[in-house]
Amino acid sequence: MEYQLQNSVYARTMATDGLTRKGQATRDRIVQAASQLMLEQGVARTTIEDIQAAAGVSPSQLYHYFPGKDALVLAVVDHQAGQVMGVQHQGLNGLDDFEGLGNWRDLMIGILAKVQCVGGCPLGSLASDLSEADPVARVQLANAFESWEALLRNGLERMRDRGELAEHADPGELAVALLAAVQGGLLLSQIRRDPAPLRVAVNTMIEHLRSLSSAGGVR
Amino acid sequence: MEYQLQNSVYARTMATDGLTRKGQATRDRIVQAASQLMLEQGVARTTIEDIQAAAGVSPSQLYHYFPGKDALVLAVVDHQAGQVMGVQHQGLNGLDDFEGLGNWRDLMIGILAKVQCVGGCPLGSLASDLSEADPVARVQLANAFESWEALLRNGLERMRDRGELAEHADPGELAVALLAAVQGGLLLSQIRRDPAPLRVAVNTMIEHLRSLSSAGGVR
DNA sequence: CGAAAAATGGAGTATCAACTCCAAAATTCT
DNA sequence: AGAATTTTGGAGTTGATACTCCATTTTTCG
Repeated sequence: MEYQLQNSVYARTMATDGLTRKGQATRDRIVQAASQLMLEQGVARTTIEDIQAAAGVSPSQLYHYFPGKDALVLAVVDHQAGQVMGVQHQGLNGLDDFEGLGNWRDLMIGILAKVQCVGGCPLGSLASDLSEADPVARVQLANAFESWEALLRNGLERMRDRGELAEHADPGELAVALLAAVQGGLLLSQIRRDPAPLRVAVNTMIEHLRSLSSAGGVR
Repeated sequence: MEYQLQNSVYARTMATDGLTRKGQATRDRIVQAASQLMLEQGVARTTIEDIQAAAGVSPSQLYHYFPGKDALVLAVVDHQAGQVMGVQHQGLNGLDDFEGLGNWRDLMIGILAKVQCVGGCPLGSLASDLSEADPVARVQLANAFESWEALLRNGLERMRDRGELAEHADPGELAVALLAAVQGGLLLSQIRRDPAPLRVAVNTMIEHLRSLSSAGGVR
C-alpha cells in the first residue's frame, strides 16, 4: 500500500480543482522543480526564473498556478512533507521490533548515500530556512514534524506493548530523541558529506532502546 | 579563563592588520550586525543595506572592510564559530562527571530560552544555509563542528578515565551522537518555539551515558 | 460544433540589491 | 606641523528579480 497525504495542508489552503489534467501536470512540474532547486540551493537563492527554466514553463504559467513565490513555497513545503512522510511511513509502518528499526535506519542511510549527502533532510532544511522568515510555513513544518514524531511514537508503543521495550520506557520522549538524532545526524552528514554521523547518531539511539528492552540489553 | 579563538580561520584568510582602533571597531560592528541579521533571517535574505542600517555604516565603509558579501559571510561564520565555541568551552571545560554534563545541558537550554528559540543554533543554521551554497563556508563550518565534537569527546574520555563511563564506551561515537542530539534538538525547538525537544533529546543521551556508567545505570 | 473556460507565450515594468567612485574628514607617524 | 594613510559620506550604476499584461492557443463540455 502506497502512502498518500490524505489531508494536504496545501489542498486545504488552496483550490486545486478547476484544473485540467494538463494543468495539474504543469503545476506538478513547477512544484517538483521548485522543490529540488530549493533543497539544493535554499529558498531565497532559488529564483522564479530558475524554476521556470527547470520546469520548462513561462512566467505567465507559473503565476497562473501560484499567486506569488510565497504561495509556491507553501506548495513546496507540502510536497516535501508528503515525500518525507512517504518514506517514513514505508520505514515505520507496522514497526514493532528491533529488526524493523534497523531496516528503517538502513532505508534512510541508503537514501542519503544515493544523493551523496546533498541537501540533508528536505524537511529539516526547509525548517531551518523558513522558521524565521515565513510564519505560515513554520507552522506547516511544525505539523509535519508532529506527524513524523507520532509515527515514531506509535512504533515505539507497539514495541513496548509487544514486550520489546520495558514498561517504564517513555515512547513519547524516545520518539522526540530519535527524531532529533535523525535531524542532527542528517545535518552533520550534510556538512561533512559523509553518511557516518547519521548512522552513528541513530545507532546510538537504537543502542539506548536496547538498553531499555525488557531483557535489559546486552551486558 | 576566557575562551578565545586562537586560530581564527578568518584571521588566516584575511588581513586584519593595518586597521586603526576605530577601524577595528567599525569592522566589528559590521560583523556583529551581519551575524545577528543572518541568524534571524538567513544569509540570502539579509541584504547589505540591512547590515549597513543595523551597523550604522555607509556602503563605502562596508566595502572598505570586506571585498564583498561572500567575504563578509566568511567573517560571520568565523564570528559565530567563536561565539558558540566560547559557550561550549565554558560548558565542557574540565567536564569529567554527570553533574558537569547536566550543567552543560542547562547552560544551552538557558541560552535557548533567553532568545525564545529564535534562530536555533548559530552554527547549525549557518550550516544548513550555506552547505550547498558556499563550499568555502561549508569546509569552515565542518571544521568548527569538528572542534565542537573534539571538545565533547575529550570530556567523555575524561569521564571514562575517571571511571564514570564503562571501559567499552566509545567516546568518539558518543560525542557524535551527543552533538547530533544537540543539533536535532535545537532544530525541533526552533520550529516548535519550545525548549522541550532540546531538553528531551539531550536528556535521553545523558540517560544513555548513565546506562554505560561502570555502575550500570539506575535499575 | 461552438461557446466558455483553461492554459500558454513572451515582451515589458518597477523595484531592489550588490557594488563603484571619488572627494572629504579623521587619524597616524615622522 | 605636515605628509601619508586610513576612514567616511553619499550619489550613482548595473544587473537581477518578482511580477504584470494581453493576445493566442488549447481544452472542456453542453
